[in-house]
Amino acid sequence: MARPREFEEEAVVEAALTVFWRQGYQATSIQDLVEATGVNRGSLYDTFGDKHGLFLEAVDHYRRRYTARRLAQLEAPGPLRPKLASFFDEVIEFSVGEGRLLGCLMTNCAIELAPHDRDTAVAVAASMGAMEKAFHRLLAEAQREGEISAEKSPRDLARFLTATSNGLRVMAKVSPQRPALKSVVRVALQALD
Amino acid sequence: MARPREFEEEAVVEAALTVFWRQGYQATSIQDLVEATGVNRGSLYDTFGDKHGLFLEAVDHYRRRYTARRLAQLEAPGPLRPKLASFFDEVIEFSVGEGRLLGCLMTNCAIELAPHDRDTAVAVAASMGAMEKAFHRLLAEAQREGEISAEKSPRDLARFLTATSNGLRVMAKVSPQRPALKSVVRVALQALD
DNA sequence: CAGGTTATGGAACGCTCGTTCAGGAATGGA
DNA sequence: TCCATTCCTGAACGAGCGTTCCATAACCTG
Repeated sequence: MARPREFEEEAVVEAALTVFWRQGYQATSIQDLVEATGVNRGSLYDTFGDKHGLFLEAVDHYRRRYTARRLAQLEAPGPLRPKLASFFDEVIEFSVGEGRLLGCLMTNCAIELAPHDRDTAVAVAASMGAMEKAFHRLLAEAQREGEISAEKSPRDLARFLTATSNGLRVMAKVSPQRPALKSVVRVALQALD
Repeated sequence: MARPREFEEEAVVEAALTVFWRQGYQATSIQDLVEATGVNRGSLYDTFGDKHGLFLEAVDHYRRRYTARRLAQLEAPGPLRPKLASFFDEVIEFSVGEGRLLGCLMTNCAIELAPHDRDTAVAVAASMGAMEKAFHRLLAEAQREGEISAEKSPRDLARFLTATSNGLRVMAKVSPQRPALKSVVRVALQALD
């Protein structure tokens, strides 16, 4: 039919994601995106509509690429506590590792954009809902197996763990020290007992 | 000597604070600040240097006006658990009340600015450090009084409560529902037992 | 190979940004 | 009253923003 694309849409979204992730939405200019993706302004606009559209694509990409993968680990079979421990270990490693200090894109969005952008708010709420749901399934199952007391509320615990995850992300941005973050997890997991 | 100011610096900082608080740093323009404060651009620059300077003043104002006051309540005499409960109740009320959805300026800054602005990072770290310190004092005292087990680490608990506070703030931005937030606090406070 | 179609590249748009500056207005001290 | 000083006002700056547009290049189909 005609001239084909010289770039893969997925790869461009990935590149844009890293920029948004590092800098936030407002602080990222189209020029930044052009340079990071290697794709011309015009092509970006043809493909994604505008900056906001590209951002939403990046958010969705993040969900598929990072959030979903991590939640899938929770769904794997195995005892509750080790699974939660390694989940939070990864959150910590992800927050302080590689000198990136990026935090979680969803947490970042929740603060910067969600209050003023409905699309983002929906995406963030969905993401956090998914995390809470994954925790809930895990906890309910563990409760059936007798791993946690029958008096506990899986719902409340799931919400608590979700909040803890976000709290870790914020704390990691300010003082990214593994021992301190790990101690937070240690205390938090005592809530299961 | 000469013509006196027509505005109170404190009141201007307060007005600027509410704008930064609601919109974030990047999304706030000088024009927004001019309109919110009622002070001319030139006067703002004469008084505060630049946007960043005014922002730092606002952050400091926030610390004196909000953070310090709340932490002072923690320092008041009385049993541990009720004091923590009412502290977190206030955090929740402050997060969801008045339809504001502002969250905590420090939490917001930690996400949006601290990673890229050293001045802000220092201010935020100090603020969170102060909160952790207040918790720590409270917990150590309570431990001496036998209100919590001698096996607990006041340091770890203090960090945990600080993280919980931040987690609440993030969660409140996405799903500002009192019952859910209160359940998080309920679970979190079980970590003291 | 020619024709139709689509992507590319880069200039340019209007706008708003943070910031500056000159000149008039208002004040307190002499 | 007059001067020195400070503040206020509003226009203007260059830079960068997100976005648009069009000529050109590249490709597939027939």
